[in-house]
Amino acid sequence: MSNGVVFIVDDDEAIRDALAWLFQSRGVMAETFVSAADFLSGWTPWHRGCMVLDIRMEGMTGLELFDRLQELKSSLPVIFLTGHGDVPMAVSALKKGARDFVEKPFNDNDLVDRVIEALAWDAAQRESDADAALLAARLASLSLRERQVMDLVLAGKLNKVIADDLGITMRTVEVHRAHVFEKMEVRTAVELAQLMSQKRG
Amino acid sequence: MSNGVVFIVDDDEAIRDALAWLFQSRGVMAETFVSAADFLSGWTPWHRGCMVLDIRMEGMTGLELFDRLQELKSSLPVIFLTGHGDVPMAVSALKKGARDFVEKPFNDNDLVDRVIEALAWDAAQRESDADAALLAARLASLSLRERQVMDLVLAGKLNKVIADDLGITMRTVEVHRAHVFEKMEVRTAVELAQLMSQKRG
DNA sequence: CCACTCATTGTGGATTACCCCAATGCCGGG
DNA sequence: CCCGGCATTGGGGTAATCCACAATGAGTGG
Repeated sequence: MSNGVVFIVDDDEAIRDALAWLFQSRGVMAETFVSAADFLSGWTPWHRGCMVLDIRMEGMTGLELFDRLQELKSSLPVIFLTGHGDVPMAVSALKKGARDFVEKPFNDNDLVDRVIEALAWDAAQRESDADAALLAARLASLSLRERQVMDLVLAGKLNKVIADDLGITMRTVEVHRAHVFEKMEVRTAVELAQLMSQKRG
Repeated sequence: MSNGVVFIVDDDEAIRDALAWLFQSRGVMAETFVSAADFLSGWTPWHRGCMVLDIRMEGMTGLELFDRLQELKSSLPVIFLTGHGDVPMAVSALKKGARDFVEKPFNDNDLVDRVIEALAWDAAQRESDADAALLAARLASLSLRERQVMDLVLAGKLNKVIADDLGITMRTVEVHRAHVFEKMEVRTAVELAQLMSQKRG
């Protein structure tokens, strides 16, 4: 299994312990937190896995913690736990991007299944994030001129036209173009176009 | 406003009429149906707008109608109406792709707002669908050979290599390549790559 | 002051891409 | 049987790309 961790935030110690035991018995690593603040204090963008979050808690509620994490650009999938059914709350949470919303008392197996799904989703997410980061790093390694040349190449312009647009010689454009291909690790303009298109659409 | 229509399906005549009046008073066209079957019998893939669907109905329920529409590849956004709060049902519906889930009694303005959002979403969807259809039509106009050549061009291969792969002359590859550009309405291989990448990622 | 990166330009040749003109063979429809 | 679409190939020429060798000037950091 992946190295994702389930982060459990609930102010009820009995539930925390029961959940942690439940997940670990199915081979899923779990960490528990007594409050939203407790979790936030240790959170970093590198946390991977998923969250199981109680709605009703002292201090910051689960929903508030969720909002806070969204502000912090966390992409951790969130599964809410709630004691009393509240449709508008569930709908609102899901529309804001929560992954799931489960009522207590919950079915143990069902909850674990949902967590495992969320972990798989997060793992896939991390992978495409890594791809995006790699591409961003390559883009960042381009000099200003190289970036300008690349943009014009992607606009389908000929070297001659690019040279004219930038007010430089065709020879210089060729040099920049070659550097772009090298730094972006592609061999042709077609590959470059595919690489760049992938990241925008 | 757009020409999207709200399709209301509810077996309670009083609610149907109230909803229809409500939407029309805000400038949104509405059509009403007494049952899921009533709606399905007239549905076509060209229907555009959104659905407001009662959950509890005689015969086929709103949820069943939703499932049926998904099977039929309908992309109409669906807003469910329900009389009794049921969190698992709401969560399940939203996770299956429903757009919204509203409890009765609902706030009139709030519901209209959600419908208008859904209509806007559908309009945007139709636009990108149209783009996809146009592209598909262009692809369909390619002959087998042209398609093969295009694939190899998108793989970044040189005409010489393509000719060798297909066992034909470079001259012939050039001809097919030119036809591909013409039919796909692009001027360069880069544009072609961008056009094709858009539709897969 | 020196090393290093970046942007710039030149010459010249090998390789490709792009196009016009022209032609052949196959196949399905009218 | 003729027409049109499709696949195929050739000749011949222009334009563009790719590259190796070679060099200059500005700006940064040690």
